[in-house]
Amino acid sequence: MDIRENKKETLRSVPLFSELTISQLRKISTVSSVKTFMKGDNLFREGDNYVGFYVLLRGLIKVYNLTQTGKESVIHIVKPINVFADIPLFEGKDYPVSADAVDESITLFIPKESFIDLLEKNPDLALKMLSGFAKRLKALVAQIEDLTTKEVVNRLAKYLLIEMKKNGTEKNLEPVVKITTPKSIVASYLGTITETFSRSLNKLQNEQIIRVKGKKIFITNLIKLQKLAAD
Amino acid sequence: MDIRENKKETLRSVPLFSELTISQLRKISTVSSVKTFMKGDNLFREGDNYVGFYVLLRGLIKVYNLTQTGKESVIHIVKPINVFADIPLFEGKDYPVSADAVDESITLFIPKESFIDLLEKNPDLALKMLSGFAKRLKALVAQIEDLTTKEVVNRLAKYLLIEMKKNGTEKNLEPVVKITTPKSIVASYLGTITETFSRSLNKLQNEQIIRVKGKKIFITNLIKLQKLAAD
DNA sequence: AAATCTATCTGACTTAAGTCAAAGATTATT
DNA sequence: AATAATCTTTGACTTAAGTCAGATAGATTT
Repeated sequence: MDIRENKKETLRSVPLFSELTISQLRKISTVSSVKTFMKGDNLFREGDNYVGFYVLLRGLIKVYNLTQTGKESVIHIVKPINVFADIPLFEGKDYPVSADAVDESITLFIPKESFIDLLEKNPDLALKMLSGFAKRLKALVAQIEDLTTKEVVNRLAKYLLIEMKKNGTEKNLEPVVKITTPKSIVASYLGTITETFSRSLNKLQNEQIIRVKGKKIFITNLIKLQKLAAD
Repeated sequence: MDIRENKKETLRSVPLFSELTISQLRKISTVSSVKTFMKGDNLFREGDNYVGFYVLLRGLIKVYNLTQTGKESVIHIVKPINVFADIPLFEGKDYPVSADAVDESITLFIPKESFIDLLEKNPDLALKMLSGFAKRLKALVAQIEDLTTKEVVNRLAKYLLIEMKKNGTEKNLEPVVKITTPKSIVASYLGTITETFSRSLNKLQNEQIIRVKGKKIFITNLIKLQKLAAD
């Protein structure tokens, strides 16, 4: 199925929009546009004037910001079918972060004004967004707790468990996590650098908790990994 | 003025509720109740069944959670006239964190069900909440960036600047920040421990950037402090 | 005021994790 | 396939910040 020819169905599959009426979907469908990006392309930069948000349909996007010294800190790794850059709809007039395509990506761009219009007329949609924001707030609070109380191996353990659950290999004899970005991106997402990330993988491997084969990480001792993740 | 006798006026002064109609305020007013807490009292604990959220009217509340090992990590220091514990309205059925009164505190408690009712009928209120959530999301993202890229002195510098702005001594010859909680709470909020916090204050003092008099911190070199905060 | 409790500070030590530099691996390009 | 470019790992070193223990200082209670 070509995304461009089936926008309404695609929109319906985005959790945020799943409960809209046909006419509401049509409205979004008419104002939104498909934008595709090549690997490495920039979608927007911190400080750019805010014009709207995106739904990632295919590919992979990193959302990050740069420190004074040019160091990059990855905030999310966006996977299909998630929404991103929606926060400035309500707060601020510029993008507060930057976003690049890590792989070739297909997005749906939804302009600010038309979406706000829709939102004002649909309390349901607003409630849906509220619960989406609430989820993210909770996740960020948890991330802050992790950053301040856990060490890199523990955060790595937790990350592996989450990714394992997402890909459904949880019940395999040997669950796998496949890293689909450069390892440096995952490292930054975990709040560390590639060297430390690499050493942490080694450590877990030496303790026979995981088995690393390039970008595939096999979980050989789930129990121990869970213990590490719990602290 | 006694808060108990003037609930509607008080509600009106809460940013979240500032644009509600009289009848909406009356509704909240009838379902909400004033709850007071002594210093050290617990409001709710992580895992408690979620029943509603609070508006802090007077006093000081710390929102925190405990790690496996019993270490406490402060997430917010809530000051009047802020709302807290509103996230689980939309996500989860339990309180995800704990809250204690740091000082004697007066709160308004708003039960979940009646508020959700109100929200469903008032897109305006939902939008207001959305922008509140958006603000907090932005702040949390910034906090994560700080935690991963900055050192404690830099985070401390930033904290001092923010507090200075809040209390309006910005334009004084020597701006002041008064710490109103035990220093351990500020330390935890900055993602560190008391010892490191103390040493960081010392460091800034030795560099003649601040002057510490017990719980009062005088800013003697604003320019340098700003430079530190910026990285 | 003395006694007790709590908060804060200081010193000595340890350690997780960062920096810098260089060597191996992958992946992409000619 | 060979070259170039990028990504990943490893080693040696440094350092920010944590731990533990003890000393001061402030509050609070008797």
